[in-house]
Amino acid sequence: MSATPEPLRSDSGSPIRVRLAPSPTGSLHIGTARTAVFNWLFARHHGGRFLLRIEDTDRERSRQEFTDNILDGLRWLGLHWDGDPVIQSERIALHRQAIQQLLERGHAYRCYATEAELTAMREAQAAAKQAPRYDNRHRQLSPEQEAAFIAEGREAVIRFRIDDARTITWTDLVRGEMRWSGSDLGGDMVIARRAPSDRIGDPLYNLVVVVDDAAMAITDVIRGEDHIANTAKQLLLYEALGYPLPRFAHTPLILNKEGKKLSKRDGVTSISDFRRMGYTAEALANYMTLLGWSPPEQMGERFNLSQAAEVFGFERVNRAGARFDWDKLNWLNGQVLREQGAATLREQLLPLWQAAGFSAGGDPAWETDLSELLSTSLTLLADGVEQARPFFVSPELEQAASAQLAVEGARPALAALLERLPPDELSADQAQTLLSEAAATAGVKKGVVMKTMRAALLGSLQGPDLLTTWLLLHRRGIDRARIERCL
RNA sequence: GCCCCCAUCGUCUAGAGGCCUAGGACACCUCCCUUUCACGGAGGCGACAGGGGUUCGAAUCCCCUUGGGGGUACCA
Repeated sequence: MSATPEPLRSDSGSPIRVRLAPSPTGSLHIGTARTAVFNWLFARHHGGRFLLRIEDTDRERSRQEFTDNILDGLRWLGLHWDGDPVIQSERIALHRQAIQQLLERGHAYRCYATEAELTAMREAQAAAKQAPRYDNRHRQLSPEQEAAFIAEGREAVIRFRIDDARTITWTDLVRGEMRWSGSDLGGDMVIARRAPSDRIGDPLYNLVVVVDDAAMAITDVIRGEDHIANTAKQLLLYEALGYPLPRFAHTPLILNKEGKKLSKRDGVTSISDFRRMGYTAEALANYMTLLGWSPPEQMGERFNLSQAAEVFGFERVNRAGARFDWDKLNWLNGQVLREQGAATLREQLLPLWQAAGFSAGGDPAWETDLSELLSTSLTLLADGVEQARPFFVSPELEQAASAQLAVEGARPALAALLERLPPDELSADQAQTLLSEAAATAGVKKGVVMKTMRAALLGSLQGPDLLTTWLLLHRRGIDRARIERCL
């Protein structure tokens, strides 16, 4: 099973083009990553292209480090994109051109209402138990009125006309027939920030998305259901701008424990956090795919992205939001860690061991065997550090371990075993024999010797298989010292 | 407030009118394997929100109620 799916083929003939459009105002969020997964799977399934666009038009909040984090995260997850990412801020001239066109064709106009006026308007609406909306007050300003506002020193935003009588409909790939009334869109919408009226201010989200999606020839817009109202607005923009319409798919949201949209407030939500905690990309991608999409039953729930891509389709995407469940992610991660084999596990563990100051003196075979031994008890990669510790560093004796050493016959058994412990190679058979002989010599049951050995070697009564543990420690010649210090 | 969406075990889900005394996965419990833990194996507990229709027959279709979620920016 390949851990990292291959990149999309960019020379494919498929007309499908999808995109992920993250805004670099934070680290790659799991919700964004899940949207990326669905986009990637859809593109891959159809042999289409998966494009990336960095939506950095909010200059106040956008930061390069977040862009880097997002790109890194996507690469780590194996969600490779086609071509270079489109940087939205570099395309402002095109956005302004579109706004200019809208202005010229009468689809948009300048609104001089001040922040204070708008606030007063909304308060009045709230008091009258009405839905907050812009009342289109400057829709039909005469040249004289405009001149007066300008003379007053007022600046203007640019608004796009939304006809209250319109009904907007589309066929959503996930939800089917969708219908939205123009009157529920909140009045004429702002598409450019406030600026002197001889200029066009910073273009805003809904406008910019439409211009760029059209320019990138996106055929399928796949995004979270929190964008549904935006889709209605954007459809109107497509129409006014004369662009061909893409299809839309609104995926369910990832919910927190309380059933609300998962947000940064919910603790660990960014991909880099999961990575740091020791989750594998494969398990995380597997889990994100399962959140809202279900594989055909015979496929099972453990799969990689390439396998999912073969059968992916929106018919199997759920409409209801899905709660994030750590238990299931943990289970998947353990599965992945075990499946991939000891050699791979060792490669992943080695840097963590080095960071913890653990060294086996450069014995790859020993390290691999240790990885194999620990693999069944790992949930997170990071668990492999603490669990490996007693194999590198002499452990403190836990209370239960000390108690075990105090058991009648325990120390004599240990002493007897130590006496016969070979200085060089030790086989599993020999070790078994040693255990039995020590038990006989000390007049205790073999189980007592095993428990005592475990206490002496690991400082604990719990841990991985005793024989394998012992053999591993013996290979590094540190079993003798551990036994001696207990006598 | 208004608009939109959603509704099957604790959680993620299968189910597209009879195959459902509702299947799977995680979690939980029991047992087996194992002189520990874990892994693994075998069982178990556990759900169609409520009410009306439609139909010979409804988890599946329609309506209402209830509940939950999303949206309602000169953010994206």
